[in-house]
Amino acid sequence: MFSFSEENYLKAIFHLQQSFPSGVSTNALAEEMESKASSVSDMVKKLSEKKLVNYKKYQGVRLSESGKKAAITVIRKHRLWEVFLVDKLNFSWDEVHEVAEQLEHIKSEKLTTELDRFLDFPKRDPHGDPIPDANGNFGVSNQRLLSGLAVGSSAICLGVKDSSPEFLRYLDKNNIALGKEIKVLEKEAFDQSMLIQINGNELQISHAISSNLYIKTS
Amino acid sequence: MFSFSEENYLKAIFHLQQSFPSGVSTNALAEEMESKASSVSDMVKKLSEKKLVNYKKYQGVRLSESGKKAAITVIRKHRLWEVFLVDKLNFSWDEVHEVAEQLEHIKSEKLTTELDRFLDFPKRDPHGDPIPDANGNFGVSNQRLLSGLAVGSSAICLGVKDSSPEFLRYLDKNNIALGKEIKVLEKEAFDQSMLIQINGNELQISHAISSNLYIKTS
DNA sequence: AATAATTTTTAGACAAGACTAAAAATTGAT
DNA sequence: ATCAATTTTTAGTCTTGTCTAAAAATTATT
Repeated sequence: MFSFSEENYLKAIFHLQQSFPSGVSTNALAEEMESKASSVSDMVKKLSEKKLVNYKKYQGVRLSESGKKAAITVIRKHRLWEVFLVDKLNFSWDEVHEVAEQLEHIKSEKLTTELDRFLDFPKRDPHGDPIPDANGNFGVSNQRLLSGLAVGSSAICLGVKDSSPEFLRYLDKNNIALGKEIKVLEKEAFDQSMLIQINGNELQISHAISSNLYIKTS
Repeated sequence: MFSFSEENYLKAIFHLQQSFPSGVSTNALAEEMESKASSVSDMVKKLSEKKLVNYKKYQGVRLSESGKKAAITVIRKHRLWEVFLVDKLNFSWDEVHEVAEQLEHIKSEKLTTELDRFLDFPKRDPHGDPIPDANGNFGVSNQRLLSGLAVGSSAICLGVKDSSPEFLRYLDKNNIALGKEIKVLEKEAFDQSMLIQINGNELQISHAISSNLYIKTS
């Protein structure tokens, strides 16, 4: 079907399209892929020939319908494997990414289908990211960032935006986990930091933290 | 660590070494790998430079200690994944090979260790092949071929030698499964076929069948 | 032992994917 | 609108792993 490299490009374009819906630039893609603009240019040409992206020189790329479908399939597999690693194999949520990056490329529709069933059709991965179903539908997620929550309001922690191991370990250390209730007690106008209540304790968190946590108001 | 291709060569050499302990020929390897002698020659040179095999031109290859260790690691992963696919994901034993061929190359020691634990440290894969432990030990298996069993003797079916989908489906069709008891009722001197008792029924099997089934005398 | 047959290796090419350096196109600033 | 800065593409090279065709080495035959 597609090579590992092609799948990684499709995935990267899919993610960048959220921020740049009008088209993803070669440089942005190069940065995301940790490679060089020239390499990207080559690959984009190839993906374009395969009709996986729409591309005109100097104009940036966008996924075609088939490219989008392929990208979502990879993302689905990635997130299902993350659930498997955490739920069944005792991985912590900051360890799963590297392994899931490999597992996401295994080719077997039955494998994906059965894994989904085995995990009991999870809706979100360990970081709170939604898992698309077999048809590629993500299911609506009315999530907002904690940083946008008003003083006095409460919400449930849904997921993380940045899922770097450093951030995840910070959350672990402070006992912030998905599903927990958070109440905003104070907001500091100067630096946007906030005092929150969680686990019955008070905790001061910076804007960098609150703007990386997704919540839903219950 | 090693590339997919290198790992596949190491695995192939390991298997062929059972039959050719004095050294595996280039042609034999090419056939096993479904590639050409020239490709094999190139790769063997590379593996030799990496000290994974001992090799002198025109003399055949043998795995070095490190090569053997690497090969066994891949085989261990392959067989653990096969158990996972059959036991947890409803794969049948004739479907697992292709997917396990991919999964065996995933690099994560923790993944292998945890998978082993999750599966409760299985000793054999769905075809009855032994699964090496984390140290590379296979555990002694006193298995013999059914074809060598004397008339009147009984034994337990342990594994298959040839694990082609065709053979496995033949076994399924005739209700021959690992762990079942088989008694040899008659042997035909002319074509080596035998009449066996299994599941309370009698079944006539050819030498091709009986020489592909491992058994242990209980 | 010489020649024929076979096996193995080398030489040269190719495809995928990445890179550097340089050229071309686009964007921005005056 | 022109020149400078930036972005993007092209051209050429490299590595990995494969192949075909040809050369070299080994084994078998007479």
